[in-house]
Amino acid sequence: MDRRVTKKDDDTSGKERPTLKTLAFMTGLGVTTVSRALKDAPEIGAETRRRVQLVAKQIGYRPNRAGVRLRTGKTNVISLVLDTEREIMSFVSDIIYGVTEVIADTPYHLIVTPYSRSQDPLDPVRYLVETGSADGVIISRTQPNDPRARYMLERGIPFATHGRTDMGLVHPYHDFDNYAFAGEAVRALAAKGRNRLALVTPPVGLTYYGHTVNGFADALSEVGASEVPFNTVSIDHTIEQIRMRTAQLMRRDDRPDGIVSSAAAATLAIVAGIEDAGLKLGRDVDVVSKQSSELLHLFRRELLVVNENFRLAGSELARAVLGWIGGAEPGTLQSLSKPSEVLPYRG
Amino acid sequence: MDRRVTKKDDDTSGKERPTLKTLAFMTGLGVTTVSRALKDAPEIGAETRRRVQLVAKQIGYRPNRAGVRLRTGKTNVISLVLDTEREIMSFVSDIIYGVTEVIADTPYHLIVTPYSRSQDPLDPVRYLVETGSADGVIISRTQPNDPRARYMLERGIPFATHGRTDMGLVHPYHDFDNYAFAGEAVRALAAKGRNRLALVTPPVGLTYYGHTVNGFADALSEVGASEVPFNTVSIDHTIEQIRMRTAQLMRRDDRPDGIVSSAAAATLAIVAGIEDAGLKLGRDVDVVSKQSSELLHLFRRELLVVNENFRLAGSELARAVLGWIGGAEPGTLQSLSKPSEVLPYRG
DNA sequence: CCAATATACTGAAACGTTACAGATTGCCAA
DNA sequence: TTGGCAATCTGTAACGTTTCAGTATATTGG
Repeated sequence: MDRRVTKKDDDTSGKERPTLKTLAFMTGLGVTTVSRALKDAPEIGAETRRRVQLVAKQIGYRPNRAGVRLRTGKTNVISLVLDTEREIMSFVSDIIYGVTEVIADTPYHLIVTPYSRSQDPLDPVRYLVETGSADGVIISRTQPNDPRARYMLERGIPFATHGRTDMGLVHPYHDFDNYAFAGEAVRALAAKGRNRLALVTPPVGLTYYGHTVNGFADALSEVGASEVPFNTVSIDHTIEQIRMRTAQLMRRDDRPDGIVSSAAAATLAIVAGIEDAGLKLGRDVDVVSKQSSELLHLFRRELLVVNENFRLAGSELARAVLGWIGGAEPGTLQSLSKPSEVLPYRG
Repeated sequence: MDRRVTKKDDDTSGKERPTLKTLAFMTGLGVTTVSRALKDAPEIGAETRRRVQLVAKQIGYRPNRAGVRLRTGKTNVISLVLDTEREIMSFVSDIIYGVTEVIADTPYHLIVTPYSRSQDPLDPVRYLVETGSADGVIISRTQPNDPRARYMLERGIPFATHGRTDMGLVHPYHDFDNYAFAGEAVRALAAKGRNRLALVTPPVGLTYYGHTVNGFADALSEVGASEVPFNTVSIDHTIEQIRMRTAQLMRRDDRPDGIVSSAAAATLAIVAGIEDAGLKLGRDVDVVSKQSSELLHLFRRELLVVNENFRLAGSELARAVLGWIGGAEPGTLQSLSKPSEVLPYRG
């Protein structure tokens, strides 16, 4: 299956996609000159440069990605690596849109590289690096000691992590300040007179688990409240598990009067559990929850919410990777997003 | 920036990624032979074939995508084209996972091609086709007379649509039977004694708008219920708009006693609007809603739900596109997914 | 006026792959 | 023995791009 039409050499025809050769023929120059003129090389005369660029624009020339990639190794691809089973839904959607927003006016494409619970999270990253499938990688579910980040640093491939690491290594990241979130949540609950608080944590093992737990603990002692341990669930658990265990917890004598939840879906289950136990949100217990879309207040007005913007995260991560690819210092490509205030329902 | 190391010709070295040349050197054969041996060409001796494949596996040879693409035009890419502003969140997430599930053990990569409200939806498709960026395309938000489908049919590029068209043209699709959904919803409401029903429709202009409206209308006359027109909103409207207009509707004397909603997020707003008007779900009015994740029953137990599986849609769409690429008849690559029963809350 | 040098451009080679058109060998029928 | 042919294998060219190592022409300095 050879795609060639008939032509042997120069294409004066009209239908085929224009290449450098087409441009060379049209301008009467060599392909080398055309190639350089298009990238503003200094050794090309100013007028020639303009002329070539004009013609290129007129006929809608676009460099052939395969040609560039084969010759230079540059893929013009950013890969987003996702856990297909545990990633938060709105996270996937929003982060993709955030990334595409940033790369929209660049030659970059976004490819989604999935992996599942059963695989080593390093697998997809190794694949990308070994096959040279991407110029930059974005990973999530970052761990304090993250083998993927370490691996990519060793191999020298630009990447950015959603969430920080804690390995003494410098790399671009974007993170939400979960320490601050947990602290604000605790203070908001304390302000409502709640002083026996439970925390539904992020997945154990991820960096922001630690941040959240620490923010929670520090604020507890700051406001003089006590913790009701609730370590049997995290937001990675199923709705049913969270619901059931919350109900169990709320039936105990020493039940909490305030709960902090790290994810919106978990919050739905928590509230269901609370109500299963015959208690009423806002009266017997208050709940502060992170959310990434403004839906929780439709669910129960009594909820207190803090917003996390995943689309922003996507944009920041894309900017970071592109920055690194462009030669910026990894250390300058780190950002931390502050939580909003704790918001009650308003009209 | 030339990536070459030092070598001029044969690479007996170890570090570089193996190519056909590496394999040729190791096996003592020519690159042509190696190339054909790897794709089980009949004119290669059986033993040679096995030998080459063994060595290839041992050293972890993987064809260079840029080489293949440049030579053959085959990209091994499927592109998913998404509206970055109006697509349902869980749709994006689930459909991506559904697609990646199917292409996981193929050489295909998934790229996400976004477009926004301000652009012509044809733009991204045109880009993909003109630049030959993908072997297959998946589009959503399908219209009865869809210029994108027409364009791709003309250009002969394999694609599949989420939702059907109605142009008398044959192409692969996957669709949810929204006619049946609306009908089931109406019948379920009628069974609860509701007979003044309103419909919150899909976006006007999309094919499944028509299906839904027809299913609704046909079932209405079947059960002898009447319609309360509610054409001022669709599920594309904002939460606030839907909520406000639902509240307005529910304050009228001729308010409906049953509502059918085509999307979960809209349902949250509808319920909020109902309650804004001082009415109670399950007593004054019943609501049947489609949902794609099992969350609505946590929201209000009184809701009646019908499940739509977007992950399945993603898988089916991927299978359809791959099938077409593989030479199957487009007409055989169409599937319609039946709605679940209308489900009340249970325990 | 000549040589040196800067300016503007160019052909060939290479990236890894596949298709085409041979090339080599062994075997069989005539 | 020879011609033919099947079975295997191979070199070359081409896909579109960029880089290297030039070449040709004009400009400058002495």
